Amino acid sequence: MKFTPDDFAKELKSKNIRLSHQRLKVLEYLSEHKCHPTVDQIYTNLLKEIPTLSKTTVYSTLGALADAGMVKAINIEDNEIRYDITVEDHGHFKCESCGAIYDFPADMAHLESEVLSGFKIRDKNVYFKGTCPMCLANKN
Amino acid sequence: MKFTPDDFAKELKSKNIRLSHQRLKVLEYLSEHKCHPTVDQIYTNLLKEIPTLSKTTVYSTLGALADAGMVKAINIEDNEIRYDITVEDHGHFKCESCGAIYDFPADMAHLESEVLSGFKIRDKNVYFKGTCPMCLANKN
DNA sequence: ATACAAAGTTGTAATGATTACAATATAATA
DNA sequence: TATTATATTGTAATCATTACAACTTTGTAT
Repeated sequence: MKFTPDDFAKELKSKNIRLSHQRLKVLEYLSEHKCHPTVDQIYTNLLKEIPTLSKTTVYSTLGALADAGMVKAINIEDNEIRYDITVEDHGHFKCESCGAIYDFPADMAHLESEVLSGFKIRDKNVYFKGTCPMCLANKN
Repeated sequence: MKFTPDDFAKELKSKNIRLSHQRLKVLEYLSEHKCHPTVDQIYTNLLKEIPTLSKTTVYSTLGALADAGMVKAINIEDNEIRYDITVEDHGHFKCESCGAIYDFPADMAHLESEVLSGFKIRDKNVYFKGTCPMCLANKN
């Protein structure tokens, strides 16, 4: 709940992205659902508010927002893209039992090896997988 | 060329994975091509040696080898799985210009946050994207 | 306010990687 | 060598994502 629609509108304008109802709603959804939703989850939920919404729009909107650096695509699974409105560097942990994705602080700067000197780094991702404490407890 | 077919055979046996010509060839291919090939690349190239090879076999073989920890799946792109025979922790950098994937040392232990205490971590991935030195040079 | 051009949205159809499945073949074991 | 479990194969299905053309909306200048 950090942002109001007005904040989003200003940020879109500052990045030269046109304002549209759909884009605002996608941003609003992501800011209210920081559980790293899939494209389909975003689409299905917004459909209740925007009955004419097309999934193509959701894809293109998320692509445009990601290009502008306003959201971040998460490819922790190979069969679906998820999106995160938190663009500051952090790691993602996916519980293979319940499917939940957890954020954790990750010192990305520390990862930069001298092997990458001369490389232009545009995007950094840290993905861990395993079992979360809740699922570990349920097994016993 | 670190491994001979015999080495692979022993490792498969020790992990209770049945020996097959296809599995040995997939392992051999990965050990000779450390460029992180896609499933399709592995399939297409092995087809020359094994004309009856099925892509389903390549998928199931890679899945079994990955489950056994003998190879590692790389999901740096959302539209294709790549495989790496180097299973020791390291980071991957994908050049968005030429598509090449580079390895780099990554201190994964340093990434473990206290936020993840109580989590069972089974798999760690570090994916960077950007432009490699060669492509940066070619732009000028 | 109105009109225009550029860009966004929509719906449908195509793409392409991955998986499901049933028949056949092979590997491990007795 | 026979038996049984498992692997391989080929085809068809699945499903996320993209391509595309028609229509709508936005931003801007008149």
